Amino acid sequence: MTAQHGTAPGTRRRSEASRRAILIAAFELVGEVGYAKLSIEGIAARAGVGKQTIYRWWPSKGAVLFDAFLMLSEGTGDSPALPDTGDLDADLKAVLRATVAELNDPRYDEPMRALNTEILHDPALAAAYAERLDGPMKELKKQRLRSAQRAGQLSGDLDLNVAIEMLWGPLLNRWLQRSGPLTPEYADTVVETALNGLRPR
Amino acid sequence: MTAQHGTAPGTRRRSEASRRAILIAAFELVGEVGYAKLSIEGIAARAGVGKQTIYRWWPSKGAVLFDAFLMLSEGTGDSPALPDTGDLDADLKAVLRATVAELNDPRYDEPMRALNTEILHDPALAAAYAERLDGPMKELKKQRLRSAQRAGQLSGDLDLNVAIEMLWGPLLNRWLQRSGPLTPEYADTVVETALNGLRPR
Amino acid sequence: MTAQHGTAPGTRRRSEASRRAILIAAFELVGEVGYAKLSIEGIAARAGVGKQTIYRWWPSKGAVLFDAFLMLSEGTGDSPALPDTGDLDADLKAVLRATVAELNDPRYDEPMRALNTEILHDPALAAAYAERLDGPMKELKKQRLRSAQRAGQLSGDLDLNVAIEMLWGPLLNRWLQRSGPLTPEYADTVVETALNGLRPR
Amino acid sequence: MTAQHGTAPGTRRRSEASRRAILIAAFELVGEVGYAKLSIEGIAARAGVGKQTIYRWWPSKGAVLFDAFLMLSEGTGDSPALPDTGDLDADLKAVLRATVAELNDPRYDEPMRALNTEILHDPALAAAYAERLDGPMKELKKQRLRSAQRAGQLSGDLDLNVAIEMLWGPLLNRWLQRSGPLTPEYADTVVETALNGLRPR
DNA sequence: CCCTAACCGAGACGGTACGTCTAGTCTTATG
DNA sequence: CATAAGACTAGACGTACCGTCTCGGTTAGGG
Repeated sequence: MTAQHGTAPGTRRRSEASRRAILIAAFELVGEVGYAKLSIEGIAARAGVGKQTIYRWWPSKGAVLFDAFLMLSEGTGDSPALPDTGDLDADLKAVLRATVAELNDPRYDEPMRALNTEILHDPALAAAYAERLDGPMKELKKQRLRSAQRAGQLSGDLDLNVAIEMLWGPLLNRWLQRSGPLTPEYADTVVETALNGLRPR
Repeated sequence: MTAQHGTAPGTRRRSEASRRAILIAAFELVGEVGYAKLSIEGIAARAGVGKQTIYRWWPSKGAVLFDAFLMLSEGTGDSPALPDTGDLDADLKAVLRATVAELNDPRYDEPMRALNTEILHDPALAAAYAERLDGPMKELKKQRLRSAQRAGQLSGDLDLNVAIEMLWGPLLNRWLQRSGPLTPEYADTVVETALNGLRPR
Repeated sequence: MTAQHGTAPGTRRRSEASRRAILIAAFELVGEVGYAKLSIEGIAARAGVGKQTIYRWWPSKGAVLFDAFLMLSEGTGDSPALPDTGDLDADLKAVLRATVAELNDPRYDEPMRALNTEILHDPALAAAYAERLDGPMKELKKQRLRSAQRAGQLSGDLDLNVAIEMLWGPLLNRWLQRSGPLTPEYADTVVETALNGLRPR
Repeated sequence: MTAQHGTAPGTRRRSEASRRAILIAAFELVGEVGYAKLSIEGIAARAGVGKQTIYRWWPSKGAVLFDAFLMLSEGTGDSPALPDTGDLDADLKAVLRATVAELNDPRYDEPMRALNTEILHDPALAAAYAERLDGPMKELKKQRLRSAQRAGQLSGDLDLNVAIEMLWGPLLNRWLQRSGPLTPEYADTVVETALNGLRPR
């Protein structure tokens, strides 16, 4: 996977400057011109790089985009943990509201749609995404849910992966398919509904 | 909307034979060569049609694909209603298992991914999808849930749109991002977790 | 041959404007940037034409160049006959001096070298050259020599092709290989030497 | 000139093995893949040499080719003199027939065409060719013609350069432009015509 | 029942981008 | 310090499609 997406550290004499210029150019361009008009030629030109340098190190446009996201996520001082005030309901609402805000942020909307487009058609990229980009964040979510589980706020036999998908799935789907307004209130509703279930209590 | 996606019935002297050939060619080709290699030229060639005939009636490749799906869904004897045995849990599991089966069907996988790719980047198409393709199915789902609500099996103040997203969102997300195995058992787990909620009961 | 080099008159719906623009651009460019830097892309750009329009109608860069020359030679009101004053020696000197002048003309030097480069490596193009470009001129030369033969100024059993090569071969060789100065005086010397032979008289 | 074409003897620490490998590779490759597909990269790869080693010592592809020919011609035990039986006619026919045979030899045809291509566009290379490759052979020809001149078989006031061009020019031209069959009989005809002249005797 | 306008297939057109190839330069490590 | 190796910027190659634009040839009403 690593080598497949061009981040191999063992490769000799690879230009780090070119690598960074390419990833930055790719991220900027996809935000400016959109996914449909993103081209390898455009990335190379913006980065001041020969096309071959891209083709040499990445197997596809999607792989470049993926590495661009990876670079950004590593650049970010990833919040070491999700908030844990003891109030599960409030904490989850805060986190899902943050997710909603990010999905609505035009700076991230187009690039993330582009990445999802590639993931949609490239299983290898999907696996890389699950492992390298989504994985760390998912681990943080699990931590918070485990903590709630220990506090007796969640079922003991709950599959945390399912719980996460129950909370974030509706949001992501609304975002991807634009099937409804993606508001903070919606985030709250999802949290409440997921925690309490559809049945009457 | 109608005119925008080439299904205008009032248009004069349009060749129905060409229209059908184009939609069939589009659907078949996307399954054979994949979304990335699907081209208007290819569709025209396969359909035995001039390129202009496509450009005249559809604004984009996605619109053709959309109409191809529409034709198929209309061809299908639309199930008039979802099963309603009175056992909400069992009925939902049956329906979600059917959804899982369809998503895993290789005949529908690639075309549906292609359509989702277009929806991802084209709000107009997303709206058309919500209204014409997803809408009717969503109405059936709502019917079944309303029936359960009347029977006191679901909260009275439940937003049915949210309920539907809580049930189908996790499935669609797993399918789109390939973030986990999409099995009948998973469908069951989602139904149970959604109905009962994440909290201990 | 005709069809092979894009001059086919029967081809339907070919753009004559594009054809002319390409040939003119090719001829001008080869004179400006030289043969080594002449590129299909450059010709297309200069002609305001898509690359495919060149690739559609010509099999090679050399074929374009050839047609460019053909267009020019047809544009020229080709002198209907070589001078025939009765004085063979003087007439030949005049014609060979004209050849020398043309070979020394910088406007024709580079394009003609380019064409010869292509001919050097492409037998089909060489045949086209012999037939379409060199052929008509050669026929005029033969006419003049036949007239001299009738007047008893040339051997009756002389092979006119050989005679022509004896007269023009030395000039062309000096020009191609730059093996010596190409002056009017040299033209005179060649005529005299060829007519009288190397042996003492 | 010397330095310009990479034969500098004074250069320090130059690898003779690499030099030879490059020249041999260049000669072999031009015969195998043709002039159009001959590349510096190809030569370097075949010779097992870095590209820089070629760029360091030769200014152009043509210069490499030239040196390759030079190496071969020096390898040949240079015929010390042309045949001189006293029969000028027979001797010249023998020599021109040998030239014809060489020009028709497929082992030399492609490489010589390649060299001529470069000469066509590079005056410096043309001068080097005239001096180093063609020069020695031309001197031998002049020797034979001088001998004939002394024997009264050639005009006393004949310019020997012109005589040589009169004899070899037609051959070279037919070869370069493929303007006619290049046979031993043609060589004979050229000799006879050149010696006797075009006029009736 | 013919006329004529819209639609049809075909495909050439000016373009953009593809992914590959080579030019010529520069860097690294090896002997 | 020249070398083999090969990454680098640059840009042409020849191909595939894009979306637009004629071309003639049907084809279906409205006169």
